[in-house]
Amino acid sequence: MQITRQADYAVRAIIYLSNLEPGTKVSTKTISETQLIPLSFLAKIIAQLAVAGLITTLRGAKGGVSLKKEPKDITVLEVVEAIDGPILLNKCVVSDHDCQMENCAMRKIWIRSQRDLISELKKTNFQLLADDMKKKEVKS
Amino acid sequence: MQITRQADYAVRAIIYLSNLEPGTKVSTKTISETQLIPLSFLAKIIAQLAVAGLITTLRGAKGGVSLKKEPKDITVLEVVEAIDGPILLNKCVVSDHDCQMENCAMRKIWIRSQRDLISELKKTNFQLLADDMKKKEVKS
DNA sequence: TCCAAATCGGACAAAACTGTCTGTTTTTAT
DNA sequence: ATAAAAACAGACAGTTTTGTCCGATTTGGA
Repeated sequence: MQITRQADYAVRAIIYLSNLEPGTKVSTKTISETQLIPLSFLAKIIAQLAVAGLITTLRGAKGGVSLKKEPKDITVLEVVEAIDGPILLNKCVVSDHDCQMENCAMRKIWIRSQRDLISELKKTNFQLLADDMKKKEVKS
Repeated sequence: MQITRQADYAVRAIIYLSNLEPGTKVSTKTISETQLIPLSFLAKIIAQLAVAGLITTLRGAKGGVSLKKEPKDITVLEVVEAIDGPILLNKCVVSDHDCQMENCAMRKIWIRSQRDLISELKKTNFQLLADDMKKKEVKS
């Protein structure tokens, strides 16, 4: 019952990029060092995020990664699902999964909880997160 | 991001017991056959539920398992946590875990979502589930 | 041209999850 | 007493997750 480590790393990487000036390009190494994420592991996650179309990568010296969309147009749900696949609290929630238990009351609970969780992650975009973090900096 | 298979099996086993006459004793084999759960795997789960104090087991012929508490006094949260340990959406939510990211806005989202999920599972007891399933039976 | 900085790509390994298998002990019924 | 039914206990194995490691490829700059 936990987001995978990969998804957590992915979210943190996108948060880092969202806090930079729009369009800024940084190396995976920089992200890995500032966010304390294993470099080799992060490299694979970055590759997946690129395939998902959330970031752009550039090879070679002076290469690096940058956001492909504006922070306000990227939701946490997108990032998590790009890495982990669809969020599923339980196997039986999958629509085409024929639950063996006839008329199981628990399935409704899983569905409701999952819907609420997904809704929360969907309405959280990275502009909101960045703004929240800036606000706090001013405070302190 | 999924309840473990073990926790799902545990919940289904308790649901099965909750739908029987109070105090009824059944064999693990019966549960495994009716709920389509691998017997050897279920046996281990049953042992854990017994250690957690949710069920009582009796060895030997005519032995089996029965609920130790009334269905209304067992919550889904209890059963899930007895098997999986505390529900955690992300590592960083653990109170004593020092999140490396200063002032991370995402942590609040995880905490809120986790609180909502736990709340939902805590307010769902097995009497509620059993009642719901009986209601539907009458309908059909 | 050649080096260094990057992203790619795949092989490898430890740990957790999901089971399977085999036997041991306990208890009841014949 | 013996057999059958059941919980108990532990070793084993396949898969996924979480990384590590190493090399190949691309690109810019001296």
